[in-house]
Amino acid sequence: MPELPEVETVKNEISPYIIGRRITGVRVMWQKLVREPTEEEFIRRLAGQLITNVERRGKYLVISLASGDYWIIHLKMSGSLLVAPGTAEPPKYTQAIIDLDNGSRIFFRDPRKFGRMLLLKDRDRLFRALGPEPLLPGFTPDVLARLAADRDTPIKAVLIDQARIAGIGNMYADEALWEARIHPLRPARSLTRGEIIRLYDAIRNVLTDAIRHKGASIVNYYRPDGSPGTAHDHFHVAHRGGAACPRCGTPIQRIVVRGRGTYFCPRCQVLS
DNA sequence: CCCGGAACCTGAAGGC
DNA sequence: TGCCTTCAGGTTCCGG
Repeated sequence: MPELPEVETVKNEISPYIIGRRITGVRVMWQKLVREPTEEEFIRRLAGQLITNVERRGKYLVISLASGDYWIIHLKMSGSLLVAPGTAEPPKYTQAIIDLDNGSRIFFRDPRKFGRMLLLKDRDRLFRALGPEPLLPGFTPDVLARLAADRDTPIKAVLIDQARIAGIGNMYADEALWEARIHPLRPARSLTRGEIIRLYDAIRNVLTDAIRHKGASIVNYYRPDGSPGTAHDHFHVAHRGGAACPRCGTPIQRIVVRGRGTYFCPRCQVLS
């Protein structure tokens, strides 16, 4: 499930293959893939364009084109971008094919068909709707404290709300809360200053470690060369229901928070 | 503004 | 073996 570390890895690893390349062909196999403009206009404005830069904002991949347009890609939960020689067959579940001027191709593969693409003149509109980047200096313990203040909602719901912090999803919220020893259902406003600081450090540690391990391949996440990441091998609680807590040996519990599977250690992360 | 739940998708896993 | 049900989750939309 692509979250910040997975999208960051895709950005880092796809950049050398596509920056400086010209797009020579665009094919879309799923009519809901393009959210705006129309699919017809998307193809017309993308074809022939020179790719000048690749960025990440939250879970969005942002590809700059020489025309000034921004090609925005969200992988949602099952999307991946694969770069292959032009002779390669499209993998199963390919929803779009982008041909490049050196004969290589980008396959957008997405079994669940949740992923979306957009073409925007202005990326600030998208960027403004997202909270701060948790790995940039603008994210501080005070910022996190303000996000948690005066809210009765579970702290986990605050962490995965993209309008408050950009890039954290279900897996890394669970990992950060475990590291900080905070129960996912704790009302946000009830966190002490010490807990806020622990959680702040945990968020940055968890995301940085996962980037170092090239993302987590729990289901359907692949790097641009088709290889999996290894961050999931280092998970402490996420998707490990019933396994022993690495800190105390207590079986990891699974509950549902906001409709999302939530894993935590009932001994290390107490609710009271 | 705040909050929470349904919808979108379909492969995988579990039940009988 | 095979049919059926349930689950997974990021974002958007909608109702309270």
